[in-house]
Amino acid sequence: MKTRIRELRAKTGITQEELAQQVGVRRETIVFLEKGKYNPSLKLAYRVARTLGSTIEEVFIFEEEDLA
Amino acid sequence: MKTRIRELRAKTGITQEELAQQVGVRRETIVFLEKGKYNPSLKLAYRVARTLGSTIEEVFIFEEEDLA
DNA sequence: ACACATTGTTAGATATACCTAACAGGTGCA
DNA sequence: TGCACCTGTTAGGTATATCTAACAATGTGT
Repeated sequence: MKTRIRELRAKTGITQEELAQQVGVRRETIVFLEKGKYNPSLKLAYRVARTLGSTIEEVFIFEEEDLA
Repeated sequence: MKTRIRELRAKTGITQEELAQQVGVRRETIVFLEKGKYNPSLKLAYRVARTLGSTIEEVFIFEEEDLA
């Protein structure tokens, strides 16, 4: 799964650390999310999206394989 | 977290078992989701939403506390 | 009342999201 | 050069989503 986290972070000018704090997770978690290295819980995805001023389906980009 | 799974299932006339099969999880998982008893992974939420012909943010209803 | 489909619940096992701590590489600025 | 700040990575631990299997409860039609 790809994400627009980095892009949206840049747009709002916040760091991984700041995003992590606002969302309530560790910075490493943001790093992993940003790189698509794991599949977050729905609530976490929601908090990230809202903190970035966006929606889940705009921040997280699903692929064919995610439906199978 | 509340969901509209049961409502949408009724609308499309499919059972928990059928939804589970289409989504690729066990029926118990659907039961728990439907009752808001746990916080699914983002990909699972996506598959459930698509299978019900809807979107994540329409199927899963977030509350204040989900932002904290 | 009886069958049958659907839904609900429980308990134990497994996978993995997420935490914690620590360190390394890059970039900009004094 | 040297110091901050930001980012990336790694390893071990904890919590919990999901699986499996089995059974109970409820509903629905005959």
